[in-house]
Amino acid sequence: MTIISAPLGARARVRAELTREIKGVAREQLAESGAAGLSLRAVARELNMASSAVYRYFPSRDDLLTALIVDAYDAVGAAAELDESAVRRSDAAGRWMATARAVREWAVIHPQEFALIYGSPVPGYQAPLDTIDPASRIPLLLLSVVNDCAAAGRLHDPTPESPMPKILRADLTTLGEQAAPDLSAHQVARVAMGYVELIGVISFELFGHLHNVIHEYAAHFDFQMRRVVGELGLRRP
Amino acid sequence: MTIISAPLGARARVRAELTREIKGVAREQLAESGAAGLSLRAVARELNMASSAVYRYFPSRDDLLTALIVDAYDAVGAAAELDESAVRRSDAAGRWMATARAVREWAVIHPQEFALIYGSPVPGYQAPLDTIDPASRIPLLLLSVVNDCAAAGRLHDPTPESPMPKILRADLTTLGEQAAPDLSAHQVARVAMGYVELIGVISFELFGHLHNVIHEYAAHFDFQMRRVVGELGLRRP
DNA sequence: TGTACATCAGTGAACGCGCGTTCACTGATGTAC
DNA sequence: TGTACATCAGTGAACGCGCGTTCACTGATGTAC
Repeated sequence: MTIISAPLGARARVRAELTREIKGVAREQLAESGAAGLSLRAVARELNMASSAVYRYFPSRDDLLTALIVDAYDAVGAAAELDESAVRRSDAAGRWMATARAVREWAVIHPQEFALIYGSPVPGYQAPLDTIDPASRIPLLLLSVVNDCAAAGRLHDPTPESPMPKILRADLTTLGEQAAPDLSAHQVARVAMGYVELIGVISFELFGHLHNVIHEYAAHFDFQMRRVVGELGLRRP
Repeated sequence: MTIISAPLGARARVRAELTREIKGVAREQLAESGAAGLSLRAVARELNMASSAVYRYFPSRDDLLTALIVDAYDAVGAAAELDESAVRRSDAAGRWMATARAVREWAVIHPQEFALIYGSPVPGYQAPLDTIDPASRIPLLLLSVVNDCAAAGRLHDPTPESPMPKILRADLTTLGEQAAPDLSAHQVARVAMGYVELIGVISFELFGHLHNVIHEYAAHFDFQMRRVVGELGLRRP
């Protein structure tokens, strides 16, 4: 995210700092009232500046929102990458679990930011192309974990698969081409499902669908993710 | 939803009709601008009535929102129950698939209503108890499909399971007690995961996370759900 | 069957609020010679 | 090193808008005798 290239002048440094501060305050407001309630005026008020001054930093409310979305994707991606990198490379199951747990922990601490990126889209807001790369960090990480396992010849194929329609095979092959060249289309599909399960269980927890049903969220999450690991064939089932 | 008990007088009939109309217009607004953009004044304008008149029907904006949420849960629940009931009782896999497809089809037609119930919660809005029963229709239906299969002795246990913590077993046992007495805690957990996958895949599709990755949404959904059916043990894998 | 009264639906004005965005402006900071 | 000029950050007022909710009111519809 923060790219320090040329040594910045005093003006540029102050500008970068205030940009950060604006995003910080905006994140706090997000945590209180959600994406729809994010207001440039409220942010300006909090920073004791004229509301028009914010326009020197973000040309519109939507641009501020985009910056928050990109930051959120990058934050959860970086957190996951960090925890995953600490696990022994050959321990594929451990790497998947570390990634999954890191995502959940980040989400529990930053529920509104999680909702911003994985919840219902803000109506009328169109995500620009800048969000694609940051949004890909988690899925790419998951793919690489499973791909490493397959490349080492340690990936078990747990259950026979139902036949896959050609059109779908094409999409999944394209998806795996760069990031996971050692996986079959079926295996890529399984990773996609694992990703859906990861985000899905967290969404259910945060959005209240497990309320009064599951009481030990972390235990439930771990249990379900362990099953995903088994179904992926990352360890002998 | 619509409970016709005593024969209604003319006044009561008109009242019920206008209540329906208000909700209908509100649903249209929802489809355009999302839950956060739902406005009592805009609804009143559309119906050519004073904004204050709406208060004769819904005491506040939040109450209108609650009514929409309850209606949405009931609509998707009824659609799923209808399609599921058309499948031969002994065909557990078919019943699950019919339920899943009905939910997806409803969601594709009513994306904003889907987002209302399964997306990020409206900030500051607290769901009242009236939403619990309608929200349970889909999960109860899924449980009953798998339970029928188990009761008939046709449920396969596909893969050995990882051990389940006691606290989690307690939650899942309680969950299954009423609706699925023939299922083990592990099997209930698998149904829960299947439910998460069902809603998760639809959310990914509707919220844009599969954009430019999967092109044939229906084929992808069917493929993934067929795999869920296999993992549930509803048919020989 | 007719009348008196209570109930209810709907009106229109008002309160008090917040929002995004624009614009002409004032000063302060940087830059080129 | 000093000066003239350009760049930029920040101001404050304004535009035009929409919102939820309340309140005293007018009529019309139902109800009890």
